[in-house]
Amino acid sequence: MALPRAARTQRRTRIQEAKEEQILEAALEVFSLHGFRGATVDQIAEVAGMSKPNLLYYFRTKETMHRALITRVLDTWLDPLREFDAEGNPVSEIRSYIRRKLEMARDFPRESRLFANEILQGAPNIEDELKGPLKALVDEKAEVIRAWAKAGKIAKCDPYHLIFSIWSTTQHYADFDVQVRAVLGQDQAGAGRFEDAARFLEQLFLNGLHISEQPAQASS
Amino acid sequence: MALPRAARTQRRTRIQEAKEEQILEAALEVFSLHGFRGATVDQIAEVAGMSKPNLLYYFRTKETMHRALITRVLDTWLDPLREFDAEGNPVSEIRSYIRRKLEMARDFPRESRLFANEILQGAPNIEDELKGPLKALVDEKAEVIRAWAKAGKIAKCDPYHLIFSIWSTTQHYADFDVQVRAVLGQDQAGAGRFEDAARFLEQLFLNGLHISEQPAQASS
DNA sequence: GTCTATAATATGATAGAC
DNA sequence: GTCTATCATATTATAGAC
Repeated sequence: MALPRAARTQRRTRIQEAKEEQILEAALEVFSLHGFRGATVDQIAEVAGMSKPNLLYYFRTKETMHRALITRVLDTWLDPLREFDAEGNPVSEIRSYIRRKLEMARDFPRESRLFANEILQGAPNIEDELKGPLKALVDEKAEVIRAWAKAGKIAKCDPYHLIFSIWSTTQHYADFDVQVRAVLGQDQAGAGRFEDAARFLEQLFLNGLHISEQPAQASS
Repeated sequence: MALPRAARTQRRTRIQEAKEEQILEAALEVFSLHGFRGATVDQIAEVAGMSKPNLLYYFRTKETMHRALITRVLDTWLDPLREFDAEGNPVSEIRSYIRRKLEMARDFPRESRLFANEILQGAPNIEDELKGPLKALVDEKAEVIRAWAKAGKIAKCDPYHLIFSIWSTTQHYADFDVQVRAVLGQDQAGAGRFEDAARFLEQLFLNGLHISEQPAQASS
């Protein structure tokens, strides 16, 4: 009943897809915590609840698994930026971008850490994707921000560094979660920290860009 | 001529210290790029320019090396925050804190990545230090910020999240350097990117906290 | 498709000569 | 102190039975 491997890439049964999902779920858990080299197939198999040879039947190598995960995560990871709308209102666009990124950090911390591990270790597997699709998307959105600034809708600022700062501040709550919890202590480290972070970041970025929901006082 | 190991921790010759430095320098290079589990003693020995047994004569285990590095880095890593002065002017204190952190990201990216790797992978070796000395220092400085806000010198904001956002935005340029370079492209990714980042972050934080060097217009 | 067994290699650490 | 040789184990991956 085994399909030849070539065919499996074309059409897979539901069971096969479910197994592959199960494996990738486990792989995400392990890779996100230990990085590529630190993760072992043994661990992944154990988390996935199957034997190592069985796992390797679905993904021939550790690298195949990692590549599949990285590709998928990189794609969905950029969705919030794709939604960034040139026609929208700068205040609500920037605010909801921050909110979506923070929600992803809260709801998908493993994906964030997988990505962070990869970048941190020199991005050996995704350099092309960073320089290609990622750069293209950021270039496009940077142009939107620049146009807003030119039209006086937000303060003049470097749009690339604005995007970097939104990425870093929001992903911090996933990637450095252990440190955030340690510093905040048990009392403040509950789920409410995401609401606190959202409030703070909204204030920081909206004021930092001279955006105000009430029309600003004329001062010049 | 070999001193017993017990004595070496008490007093070391210059040659021994130099060797240990040489090893830690190599270890920093390798650990910062691959994390603890991903790094190999072989690699470290090669970078240090000595044989593996020779290296292991100075540091009996891989973990000893890692611990020595982490302890040292964590200590110097907090120096900029220690300099944060309650008696100083909020504008110049926050501005120079950002600048110092950004300079560290530029001049000591490996130290930043070593730390990031450790936190990202759950901080198995330094949880105590995070919950102890680090938390204590942050608590102290958060109180300073809170006092400034109470006195109306800066906008009211959550001081912990302010500190987190300064950490994350500045360290981003070390930890995610590969991504930053990929997005900026060859033209903008030169050394000048740190100046651009400094300008942007200064604007973001000083405006974001309603701090202005010129006295603000009365508007209420 | 899944298993047990195992090959092939990588890796942390040590033994013992010099 | 430094070396060569090597042990013990961990790890990726495969072979072959079922």
